[in-house]
Amino acid sequence: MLIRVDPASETPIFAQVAASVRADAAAGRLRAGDKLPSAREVAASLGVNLHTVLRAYQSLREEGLVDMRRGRGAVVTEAVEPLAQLHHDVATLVARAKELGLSPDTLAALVKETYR
Amino acid sequence: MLIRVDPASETPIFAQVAASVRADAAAGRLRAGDKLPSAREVAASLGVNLHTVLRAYQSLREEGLVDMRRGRGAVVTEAVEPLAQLHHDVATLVARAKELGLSPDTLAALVKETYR
DNA sequence: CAACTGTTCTAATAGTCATAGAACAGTTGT
DNA sequence: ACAACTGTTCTATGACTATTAGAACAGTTG
Repeated sequence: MLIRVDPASETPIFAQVAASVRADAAAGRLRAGDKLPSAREVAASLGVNLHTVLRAYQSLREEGLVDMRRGRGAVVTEAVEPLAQLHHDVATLVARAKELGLSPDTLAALVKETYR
Repeated sequence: MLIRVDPASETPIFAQVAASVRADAAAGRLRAGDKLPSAREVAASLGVNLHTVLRAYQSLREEGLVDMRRGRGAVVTEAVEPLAQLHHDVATLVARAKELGLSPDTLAALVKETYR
């Protein structure tokens, strides 16, 4: 389980951590029942604060993507399946957007706005 | 030309203004050559600060979506065409995400992460 | 019981968002 | 030439967010 973060990015670190997990789930690299590494582990390996990682984990919990309990850790739920179902569509869209020279932020913002 | 903003949203106002223009361009309601309303007009009608609208316009310029010059205003460029081309794909993806119960933010974050 | 897990609390610093007001400098139409 | 428009730049301020730090608490596991 590898969580990546780009310190140079404008996106907050906690959002990047959550996004990294989400993307792994969508790609099938994380499945229901899998355990996330402990927040302290992730914090140490990324060189960021424990609270920053916990905030990421908590936003994943609010989305229902993980179950969390003290002592146990964070476990992926079945709510990741919808993500996996969308993976192909998302990948296709991103590929086309890349060809057209759109930035990640532009495309993400467009998707978000279209949701209304 | 109608720009919408949700004051209750977590998304910064300037980002919402930019997103609104982007969505109009993607939907074909804005085409190359069209003029955006002046920043002062938009600020007044939304009840927000001039600087907030200008920040939105400047982010659109950084994306190449508009040309801006003092005295003239902001004019939509041909760079909106890629947006229009993606419109159908984006709408399809969003429709499926809705069926699966995904939130706008989750989907947008997933798209952004998949871009890497 | 020891070692792990997330949870909660206070605190400080740095940065962003939005506001406000003023002045500046091009462009347009009269 | 002039007035009225446009975006540009500057300083300043208050509210909020992100990140860090350290400590203590409370379940879970072997």
